[in-house]
Amino acid sequence: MKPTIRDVAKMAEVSISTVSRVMNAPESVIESKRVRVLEAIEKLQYQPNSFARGLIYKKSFTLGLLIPDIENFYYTGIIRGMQDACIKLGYSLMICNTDRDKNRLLSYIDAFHEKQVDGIVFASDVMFPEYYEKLVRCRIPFVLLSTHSDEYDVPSVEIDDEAAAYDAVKFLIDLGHEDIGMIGFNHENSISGPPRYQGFIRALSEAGLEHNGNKVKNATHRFEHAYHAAHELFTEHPELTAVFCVADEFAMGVISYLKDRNVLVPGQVSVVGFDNLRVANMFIPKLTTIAQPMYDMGYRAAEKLHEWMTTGSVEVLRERMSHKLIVRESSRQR
Amino acid sequence: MKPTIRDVAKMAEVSISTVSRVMNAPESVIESKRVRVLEAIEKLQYQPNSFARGLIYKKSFTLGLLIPDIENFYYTGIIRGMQDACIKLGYSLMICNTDRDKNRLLSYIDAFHEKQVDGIVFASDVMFPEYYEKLVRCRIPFVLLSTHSDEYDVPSVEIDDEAAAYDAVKFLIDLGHEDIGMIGFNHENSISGPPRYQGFIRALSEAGLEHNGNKVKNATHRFEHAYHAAHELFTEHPELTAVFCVADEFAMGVISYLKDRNVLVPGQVSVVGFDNLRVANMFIPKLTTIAQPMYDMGYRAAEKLHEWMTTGSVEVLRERMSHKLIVRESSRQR
DNA sequence: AATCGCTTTGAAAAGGTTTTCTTGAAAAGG
DNA sequence: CCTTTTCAAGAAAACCTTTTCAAAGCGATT
Repeated sequence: MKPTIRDVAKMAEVSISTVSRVMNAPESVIESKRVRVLEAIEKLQYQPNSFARGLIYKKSFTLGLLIPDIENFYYTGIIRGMQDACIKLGYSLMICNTDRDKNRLLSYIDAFHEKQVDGIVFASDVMFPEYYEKLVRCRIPFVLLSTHSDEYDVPSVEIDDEAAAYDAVKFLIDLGHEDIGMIGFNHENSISGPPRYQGFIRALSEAGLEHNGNKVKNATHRFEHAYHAAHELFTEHPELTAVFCVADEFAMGVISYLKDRNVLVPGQVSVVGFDNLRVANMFIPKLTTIAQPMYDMGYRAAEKLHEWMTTGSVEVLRERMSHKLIVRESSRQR
Repeated sequence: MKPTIRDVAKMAEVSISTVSRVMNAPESVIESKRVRVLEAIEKLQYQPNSFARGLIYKKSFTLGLLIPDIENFYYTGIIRGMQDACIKLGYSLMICNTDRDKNRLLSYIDAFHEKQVDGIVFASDVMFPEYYEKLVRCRIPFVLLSTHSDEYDVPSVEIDDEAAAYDAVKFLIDLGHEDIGMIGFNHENSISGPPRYQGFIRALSEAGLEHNGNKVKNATHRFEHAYHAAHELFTEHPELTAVFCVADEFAMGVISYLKDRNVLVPGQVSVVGFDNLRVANMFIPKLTTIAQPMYDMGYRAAEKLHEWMTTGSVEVLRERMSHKLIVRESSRQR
C-alpha cells in the first residue's frame, strides 16, 4: 500500500496535522519535529495523495492542450514551450490530439471536464459554437493558440498572418518575381487561410501584380496534397517563377513536384514556406520561410491561461507574437 | 459551484446512496425514483467528482508516457498509437518530454506518482537503476518501449535492432557495395546503438568485408551532429560508396553533407536510413530505410501495460515487432 | 398468524488531505 | 509568584463519492 500521511505521522510520532504543516508551512513547526517528519517522509517515500488534495483545493493542477495533428511538426515546438511553462507554473500537462475530428475533440473536452483540468489551450482549430458552449458549460477557462474568435471574447495568442504572408510575398516581389503563385489552406475550417491569402493579395496589389490573384491552389495540411496542388497550379500556370506556400510542408511538396519535373529550385522557381519548422533547415534546398516563434507561443499561451485562471482577466485579449522572414536556399533573384 | 451528488439527491428527493446507485447499478433502484434522479442529473448538468472517485477506487484511469525528445519525429507515431489504445481502454494519456534530462525524468516520475497514474510507458531511454528503483518504490507498473533491460525483468516492446541493421547493410552489400560506412549512436546511454552496430558487423563478416568494421562515426540524435559525423567519416574514408545510418535524421544529415560537397546521392554514394519517419518520404531523394511500426508499437505498449496492470503478468515479456526494408531513392546498384 | 426471504432504501463509514478550533505549555510581564 | 500572551501541536470537521450494513416493507410459505 502507498504510505499515507498517517504512516508518516506514526513513524515521526506526531499528529497528521503536524505532518501536513511540515509540507505546507514548515516555519510553523519546531525544528526537532520537522526533521523527524522530513526523515519519515524520505524513508517512506511519501507522496501526498493528489485525489485527497484535489478534493480540498478543487484544483487538479493540470492543464489541457488540444491539438489537431500531432504528426504535424508545427505542434512539437508548441508542446515544448507549453510544457516548460507548465513546469514553471507548477502544473502538469495533458495533451490530446484530435486528428481534426469533431467528435473526438468533444469527447476530449468531456475527459478534461471529468479529470477537472484547470484550464485548456485550444490550438489551431476553428472555435465552433458547439465547442465554445460546451467549454463554457463545463466552466473550464481556455485560451486560443494560433487561432482566435470573432464571435466570442476569448484570449488568444497568434501571429499576424496577414502581415506575415505580405512579407513573404513582398520578399519575392523585391527579388524581381512577377509571376507568383500560392498554395494556401482551404478556407472552410481554417483560421489562418483567409488572412494569409489577403496578405498575398495586398502585396500583389501594391506592386501592380494583381494578375496573379487567382493563381492559387489550396491543400489540406499534408505534403501529398501540396504535391498534387502544385501539379494543378503549374499545369494551369506554367509561367510561374515563384510560389508562396502557407506551410513548410507545402513548400516541400511543391519542391518535390518541381524536382520530379526537372525544374530547378531556386534556379528556375523560388519557393517560400511558412512556420520555420525544424525540417526547413534540413531540407534540400533549405527553405526560405516565415518563422513563427512556436516555442514562445506555447509558453505564452500557458502563461496567459494561467493569468486568466487566477485573476479572471487578461491584460491583452488578443496577443500578437512577431514573425520573421528567414532567407535560405529555396529563393533567388529573378 | 459545481453541483454535487447532494444537490442531485435533494432535487430528486432521495438519499445520496440512491443517486450513486442510479449511476453505478441502475437496475437496483425502482423506476419512479430512477427517472427523478436522471432528470435531476440532467437539469443540474451533474458530473461526478473524479477526485472523490479516485480516493475510493485508488485509480486515476490515466497512463503516463515518457519520451526523450518530442521534437524527434519518431515519437509522434508512437504517441498516436498509444493515444488510440488509451481511448479503446478507457484511459487518459499524460505525455512527458524529458529532453534527455535525467533530473527532469526523475521529477516527471514524481509527478506521475503524485497524480497517481496507473501505469507508465517508458520510451527509448536506458533503464538506469535509479529510474528502475524509483519506479518500483513508487509501485507504478511500467513497460519499456524501443528499449529493454538486461538487468531487470520488465515487459518491453521493440524491434530486433541487430537484425534490422543487418538487413539494411546486407541490402547495400547485395547492391554491390564494398566500401560501406556507418553513422551510429554513441554507445553510452544508448540501447539500440550496440545491436545496430553488431548487425552492421555481422553483415560485413558474412560477406568478407570486415575491413569496413571501423568506418563508423557516432552522432547524438540530431541532424547537425550527423552532418558533422559525415564530414569526419568521408574525410577519413573518401573511398566509401555507401553509408548505413541508424536514424533517418542522420541519413538526411549525411545526404546534406554530400550535397554540399557535390557528391551525388544515390549517384555516387548510397545512403540507408532507419525508422521510416514521415519525412523519409518527403526528403529529396526519398530515403531508403528500415521501417519501424511506430504506431503499432505505441498501441501495443499501451495494451501490454494494461495487461500488466490488470493481470499482474504478461504473456510475452519481451515482445518483438517486425521491421521492414523500404527501398526508395537514396540507394542504388554500385 | 407468525416466520422467512426478498427488494428497496437510508444511514454511516471509509478514503487522505487541509484547515479551523482548541488545548496545553512555555514565555513574558507585573 | 501569578496572570496574560504567544506558540506549537493535536482533534475534528470538511471535501465528495462508493459501499457496507441495517432496517423497513411486503409477499409468500408454513
